[in-house]
Amino acid sequence: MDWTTEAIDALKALWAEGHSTAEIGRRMGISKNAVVGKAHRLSLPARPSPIRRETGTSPAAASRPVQEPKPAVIPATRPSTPLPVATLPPATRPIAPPAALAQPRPAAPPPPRRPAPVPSAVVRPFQRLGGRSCCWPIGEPGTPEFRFCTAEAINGKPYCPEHASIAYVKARDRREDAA
DNA sequence: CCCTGATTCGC
DNA sequence: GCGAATCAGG
Repeated sequence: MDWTTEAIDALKALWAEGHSTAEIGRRMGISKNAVVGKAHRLSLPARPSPIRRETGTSPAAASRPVQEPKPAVIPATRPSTPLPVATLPPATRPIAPPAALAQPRPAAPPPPRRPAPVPSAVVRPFQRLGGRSCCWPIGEPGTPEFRFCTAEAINGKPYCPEHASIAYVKARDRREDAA
């Protein structure tokens, strides 16, 4: 693989859009290993990995015959349904809260309904049909002010047009690889 | 067995 | 630096 700046740019773009490594590989005509390898080298933001491969946990593991045995099971650190990174300021260029944010419907802290002893989570369940609201987080999670954009999401996208425009960085127009 | 992504390690 | 091999989880 010839990692030109173009290629790297494309990789970053696709990565930011939340494609799977295999998909990116397919799209770029390279293997997923190449993709993940390069992404790793570029220190691209890792997306939720299915595995928890800790390396060098135990000091006694100085010698690594093949790979680490299977020590203990650490308490899952990564929520299967990634919460919205509400800290991202839609100011400059929040690369994109991609599919990670798109998937879950992270329960909007309900309006000033009533101070019921509700665990402050999952109050408004899913309301997909007919009103897919924008997933763009507003405010600090955990605060009463936290909510999601109420605009209607683009069909097929988790964000309203406004937020989609800042959520998705237009990938460079790569026509050379147009199959 | 399919998928996923991460790390390792020979090159 | 590269990426196949391998690992590991769903």
